[in-house]
Amino acid sequence: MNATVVHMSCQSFFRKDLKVNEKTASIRPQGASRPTIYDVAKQAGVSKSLVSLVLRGSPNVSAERRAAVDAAIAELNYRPSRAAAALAGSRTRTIGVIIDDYRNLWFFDFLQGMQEVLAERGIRVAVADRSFNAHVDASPLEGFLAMRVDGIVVASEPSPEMGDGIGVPSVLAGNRLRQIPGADVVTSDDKRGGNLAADHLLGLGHRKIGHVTGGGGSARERAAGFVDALHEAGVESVVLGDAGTSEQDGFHFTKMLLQANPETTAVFAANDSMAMGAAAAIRDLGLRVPEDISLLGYDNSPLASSNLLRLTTVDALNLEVGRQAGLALLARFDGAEQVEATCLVEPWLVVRGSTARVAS
Amino acid sequence: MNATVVHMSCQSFFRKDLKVNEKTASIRPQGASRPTIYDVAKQAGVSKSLVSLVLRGSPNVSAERRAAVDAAIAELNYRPSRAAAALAGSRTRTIGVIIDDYRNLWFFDFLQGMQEVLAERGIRVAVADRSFNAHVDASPLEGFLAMRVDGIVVASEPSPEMGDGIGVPSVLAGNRLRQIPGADVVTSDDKRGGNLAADHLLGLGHRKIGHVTGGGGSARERAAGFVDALHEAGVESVVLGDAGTSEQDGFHFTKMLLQANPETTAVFAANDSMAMGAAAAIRDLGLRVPEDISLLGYDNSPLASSNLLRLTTVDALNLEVGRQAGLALLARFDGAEQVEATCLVEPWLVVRGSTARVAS
DNA sequence: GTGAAAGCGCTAACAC
DNA sequence: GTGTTAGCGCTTTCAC
Repeated sequence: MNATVVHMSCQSFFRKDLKVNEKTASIRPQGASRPTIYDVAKQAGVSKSLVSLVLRGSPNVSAERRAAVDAAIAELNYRPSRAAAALAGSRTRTIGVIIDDYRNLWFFDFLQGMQEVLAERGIRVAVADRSFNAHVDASPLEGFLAMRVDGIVVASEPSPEMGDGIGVPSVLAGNRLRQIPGADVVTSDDKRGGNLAADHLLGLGHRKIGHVTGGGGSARERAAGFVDALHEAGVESVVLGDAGTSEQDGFHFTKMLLQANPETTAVFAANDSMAMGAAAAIRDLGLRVPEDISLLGYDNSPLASSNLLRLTTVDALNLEVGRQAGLALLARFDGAEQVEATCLVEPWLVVRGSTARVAS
Repeated sequence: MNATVVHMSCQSFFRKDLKVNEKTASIRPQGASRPTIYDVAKQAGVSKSLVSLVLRGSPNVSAERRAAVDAAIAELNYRPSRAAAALAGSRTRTIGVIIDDYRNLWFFDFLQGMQEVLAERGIRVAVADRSFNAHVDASPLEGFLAMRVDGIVVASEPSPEMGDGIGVPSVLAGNRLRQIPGADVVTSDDKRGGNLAADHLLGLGHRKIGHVTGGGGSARERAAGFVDALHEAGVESVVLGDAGTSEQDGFHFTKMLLQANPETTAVFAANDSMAMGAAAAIRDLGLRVPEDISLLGYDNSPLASSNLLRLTTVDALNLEVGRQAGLALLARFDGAEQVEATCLVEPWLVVRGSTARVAS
């Protein structure tokens, strides 16, 4: 056990001019190359195709032969080669999901939902964010297409290269500014979510209401739903924000909003991060949540359930959105007509401690 | 444009018993199959191997022929098949990274650093978390091995199946409770980070200090470094916590700690999430940060830089950890001796507004 | 049910 | 520099 501890600039340790040990200079060190389906067949005393059938879970295999094959697989520590399967077969049984940023945690529930649906079909999911493997792939879409994925889910704003459609079954997830020709759309009903937020605040008696938001497709819908519902109730609202939807943006615009409109009693933020920034702005102005200002977020992220915020928020039900995206893809695989369907998932209001009846 | 809008239970819309349009019932709709390297060669008027050389960026190709090939590639919209390349070649030029949870954002900088280093070698990175594709892969490790990755980075607690080592070059990232035979270790120096935290608080005059922590390898090191440094200065500390390191845990244990030790003037949390919980506990007890209690986190996550917390925190420099992990892997690829080297990256203290000189 | 044979689209080792 | 030739390890007809 040649353990060597190097402090900091291990740079020197891992340098390229290290002396090279020719004996171990192999990417696959363990000598003998991996067992193939042939080895398994020989070991089990059956033919190669029988092994293939067992691997794919075919019902047309007798129990004893299947057992023999399974035993051989275990004994040889055999692992089927994905590359060979992909090359020989017509499908990769893999679908690619393109997200905009790993740091946007909404995709987590979404993925969960997708896998739930894809699981029964034995379909694998691969994820790439906008900048991922940028040095080698040109774009995540390119990467997935080179991988020959069976389908693609775009869970980010479509890029220009998608303007003519993608060559494989695809669904666009989320409210976006642009569409993708030929792709189904699955999204949470952000407009409805905006309604829910407005109704909640109206029900608590608020009449001086502000909204901080950003430039994305969802933010736009949420704002529209919010403003419309307030308007319908005869309440005007102040809406502030530009492109960003970060905590910093929430902080900045809430501060502006409250300074310009001191009579405000409630603030709705386009997402929980912005709400966190809003909470900071409210505190910095010497006000309290919810006694002075009711605060409402969107996403039901871990932030919202934190003890520090206990944020009332709209849950977009991304788990369900993911499920529907998976189902849409499966429908395409099964040959559903290529209509560009839109599926809207109904959001849900989660009431916590950050909203309260307006002080009269 | 057959746009159809379906509200909620789109279930019915994407059902399996949909009428199937045989004509479009193909996973690869656009008729003609993808162009191959042969088509490109014919179009460019060169041989297949020349095309392969161009793709791999070989220098032994004349400029004009290269241009012809590039033109043909563009014209045919050719995309090399990854599967074929993997099957024919000796390497996949891909390394797999196993993380424990997408929600632990520390891996983001880490990945960034890895890609930076791997970029020049044209190596791709694939990520899987613990539960990813669980329905089809048995484990992320199995999945990566089936993919024939050239190397593996384990950025999570090693699983039992890794007990005998992994068959490919591998590095273990982060402070872990177990090791992996044959794998290099690259990690931030968490013990040193604990020292930094202690020194900072001591320098501000704190003598009644608490620490809330969890059960992982890093947490343990951080706690050890923290307690040791305090002890050396003749200061005893109260350490609380069990397995978890969530915001809830931070909240719970800070509350316990402060109730049992009301004279406490500073709290160090094992990570920023716990610090957020700690902030909530402190507030709920009617105390203020930093006037009554100085609060210190770890990770320098987006949480720490939020306006709500403005948290003094230790930055583990995960970007650098990622770089070193990449370098370690590259060294193995280049045949460096198979010693189990350990690389420690020095952390950094980021001072913000949550710590202050102790009130005398 | 089972086995034989023909590729899938590349890479790499040669010969030219 | 360039073309030819073997496979890589599977899936998938197709006979048996």
